[in-house]
Amino acid sequence: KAMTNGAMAERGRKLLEKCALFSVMHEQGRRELVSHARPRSFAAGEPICHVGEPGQSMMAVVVGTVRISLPTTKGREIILADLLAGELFGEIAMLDGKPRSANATALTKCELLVLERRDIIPFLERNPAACLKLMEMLCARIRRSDERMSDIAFFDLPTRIAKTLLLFPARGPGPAKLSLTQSELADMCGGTRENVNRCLREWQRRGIVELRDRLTIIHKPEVLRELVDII
Amino acid sequence: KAMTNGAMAERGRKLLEKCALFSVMHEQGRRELVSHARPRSFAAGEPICHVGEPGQSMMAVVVGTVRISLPTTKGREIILADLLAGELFGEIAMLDGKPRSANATALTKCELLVLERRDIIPFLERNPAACLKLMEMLCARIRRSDERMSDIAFFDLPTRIAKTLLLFPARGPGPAKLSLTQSELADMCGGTRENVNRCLREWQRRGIVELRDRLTIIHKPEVLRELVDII
DNA sequence: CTTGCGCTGTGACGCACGGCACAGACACCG
DNA sequence: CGGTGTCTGTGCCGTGCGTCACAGCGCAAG
Repeated sequence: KAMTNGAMAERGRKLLEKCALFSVMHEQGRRELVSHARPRSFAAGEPICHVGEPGQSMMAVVVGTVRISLPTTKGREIILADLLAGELFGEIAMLDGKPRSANATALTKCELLVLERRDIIPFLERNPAACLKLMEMLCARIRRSDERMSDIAFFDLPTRIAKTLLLFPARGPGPAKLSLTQSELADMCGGTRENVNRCLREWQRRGIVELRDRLTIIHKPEVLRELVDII
Repeated sequence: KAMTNGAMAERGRKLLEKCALFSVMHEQGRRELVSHARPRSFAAGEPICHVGEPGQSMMAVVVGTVRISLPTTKGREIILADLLAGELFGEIAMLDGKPRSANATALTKCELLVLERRDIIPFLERNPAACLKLMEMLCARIRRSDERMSDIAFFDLPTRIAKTLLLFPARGPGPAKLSLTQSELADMCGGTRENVNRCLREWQRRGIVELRDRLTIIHKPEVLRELVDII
């Protein structure tokens, strides 16, 4: 069940302090911003917003995981990112007032803080430092987008899979274990589930990865890195 | 040969007035900015900057055409845009201080105005309106990039060619005539020269386009639009 | 005029990848 | 227990498209 508004606001304030955009602001500015923020919660699997819809707000993840994706032809979709607590999304539509540029779905039960354009724009007008920080974030987005574009367009599937796997850092000691479904992996690298499977099995035969209990265990990340680099 | 500095500055000022970013600024601000701008000229075919290089400046095209491109594996490159007088490029590296994100080449003889990060950042700090405008431009860039990404990744070659052809508005009355080389077209839509040729010839057989004197003449843009839309 | 070069036009070949079809493993549920 | 759903593992086929190879053509330079 949702936290109380008071608890959300408290937790939200702590969170905003840590997230890149607002770390450049002073305590007073943050407080002012949080005072405008509205908490919302979503159940696991619930859609948060759809590409093409109007929607002039941006959201900060307070609790849970939010999946950002882009629908494509024939029902498929590319997974752009899975966001954890402390990350922002929806800045694009908030900033230019145009329709949503991607889908967002609550992967788990989520608590979000919603910030409306009408509250943030005047705020930015008085906080050039926050403006510049935001621009840096947008630049980073553009660079990532462009890289993704050339990846999908010009690299073959195994290379893309390797790149995708390497995005996940090893949590704790030992080899990295990802609990992604092979369909999800396919949607992240722009391939089909079948071919992702074939590729992973081939790598398993070579001892690079291990598939067990629906986990993908990466035994030799260095071989994958090599695969990516020799391009 | 290059204009005198005085003539460039004058022309540059007129130009900056018209370009989106600075149209929100007052005369005084523009004048201040132009006073920092440094003119540079390039010969046809001369490279302006390369992806990966450091380079903390952005440029405004005063005279000529600048091609923005991205190198890919095996010597090929994607053409991202051809910029005419009044357009800006290099904002990304200027704003975040990171390496160049694309190549720029002078397609014709060019006169540019160069604006350095160290001059613009303090300026932006004092001009939130310009900041917000710049953010809008960045948002537009992100939206375009994302669209391109999904285009190349999920549409087949004919569709991409059609989209590319439709980017060129008919200049004057009568059908649009483009004087692009087929290799250039291929580099714009992410295909090979041979397949672009085969596709265009097929369309010529159907009366949609006409290939004559190294020109591509679009007789039935509506059929192309249909091709793009039925996806 | 001849030579060479850049662009266009085509045929042949191979392959990576998508799509379909189906089988087995495991979980959850009435 | 059997039924239903999700995930995995594989074989097969079709095909879009990249690659190579080569021919014709117009233009500019020598």
